[in-house]
Amino acid sequence: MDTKLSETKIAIILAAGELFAEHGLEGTSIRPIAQKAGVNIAAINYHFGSKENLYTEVFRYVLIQHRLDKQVNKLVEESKSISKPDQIAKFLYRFIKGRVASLYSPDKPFWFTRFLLHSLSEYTSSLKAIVDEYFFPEIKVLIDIIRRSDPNMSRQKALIWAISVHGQIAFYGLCEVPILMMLHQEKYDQEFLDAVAEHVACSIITALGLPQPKE
Amino acid sequence: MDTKLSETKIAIILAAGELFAEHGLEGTSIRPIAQKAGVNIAAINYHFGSKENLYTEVFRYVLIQHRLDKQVNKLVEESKSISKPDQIAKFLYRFIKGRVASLYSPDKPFWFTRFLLHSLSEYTSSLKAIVDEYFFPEIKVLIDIIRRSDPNMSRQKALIWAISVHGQIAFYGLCEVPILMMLHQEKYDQEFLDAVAEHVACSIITALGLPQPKE
DNA sequence: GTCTATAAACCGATAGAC
DNA sequence: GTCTATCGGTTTATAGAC
Repeated sequence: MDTKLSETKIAIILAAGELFAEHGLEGTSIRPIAQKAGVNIAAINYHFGSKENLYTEVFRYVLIQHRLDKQVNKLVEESKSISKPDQIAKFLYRFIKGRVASLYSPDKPFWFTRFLLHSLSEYTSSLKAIVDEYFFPEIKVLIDIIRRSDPNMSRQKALIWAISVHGQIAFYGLCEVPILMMLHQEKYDQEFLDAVAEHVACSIITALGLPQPKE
Repeated sequence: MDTKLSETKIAIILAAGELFAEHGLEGTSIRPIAQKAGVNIAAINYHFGSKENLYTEVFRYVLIQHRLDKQVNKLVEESKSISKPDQIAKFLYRFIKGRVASLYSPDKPFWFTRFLLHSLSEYTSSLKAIVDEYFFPEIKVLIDIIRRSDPNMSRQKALIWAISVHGQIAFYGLCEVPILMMLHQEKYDQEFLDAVAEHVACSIITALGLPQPKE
């Protein structure tokens, strides 16, 4: 992706992202994208070459926007120097709180999370890049910190722990409509999201046999 | 759905299910369905009226096939008479083991689970029926049993527990490809699935403060 | 860089023969 | 109940004017 995007490209990416998030790659036509972005369909093929390329560019855009307001690298850096159980527990607590806040915070385009999560479950030519650039690093951080709580734990066991954490969090995005139907709500409110993050963090810390952080 | 399906209808449902599971409702055309089923596209509209109707019929077919080899109602019946912590723990253990086995057992069409899980995350006219007939009952069993472990627990808190269990299990279907890429495997083997079920069951039992079942 | 016009293929659905 | 043929509309992509 270009380091600097033109206004037209951004308009197309924003329009496409919203529609891809709702209908997937195969379910979205470039005609509605062009209309939403206020450009001609020829402009999309001029700027991106094909629908699949546009999909990949939307992914990279979302990833960059996500990374900016988060502190993944900071957390990874932090995690290198910790080893004591209470430090690990505190790290996990903050990591999970941050993940939920980042994915479900209302102050970013509502389609970001849906696009990101669904890009992991749709067969596209971008899937390998999406796994390498998003899923894998996301899981890796957790595997590393969890294995530090028990150095004898196998890699596969730690992977299952990590998937459990991400699975719980991602499920609220992947099955948002059914869950909201059960909650009788229009959207997740902050109180609910806090309860979810607290639950996921505390239950894994307990299950790992770590001490609950005081905060 | 008719109580008795003709051979042609079943052939169409099986072909459609496989393609819907992979490409979703919007991403699947009726032409490949007809080809795979060995019938003409006119036959699909004759038997099902429309693509959306066919999608709903596929859902009901999968649900019935799933229900036959499971014992959900039996488990619900059982759960009514239990209240002691060790009984609840044992019930949860068996429920989760059964859920993982049912969703990921290799002796049923491989697309069943993918179809079922993705039908929960795609916006279709069948979504309300899918939530009512599949998602809601599935969650309800867990809410009831979990609240029995702590009668003071709020409904919302119990819902979060239930979603965590289903989220962990469903994630292996929803993000099957990325997870298999991390495992460097072609498909989940039985040993891995056993480890997953054991993990989900034991970690929730621990987190709920229940005694681990002996078996 | 953006447009109009259009190519070439595909879509869901149906009419009508058998 | 299954077929062929086809309707009317849509799809992605491109050629060429400006």
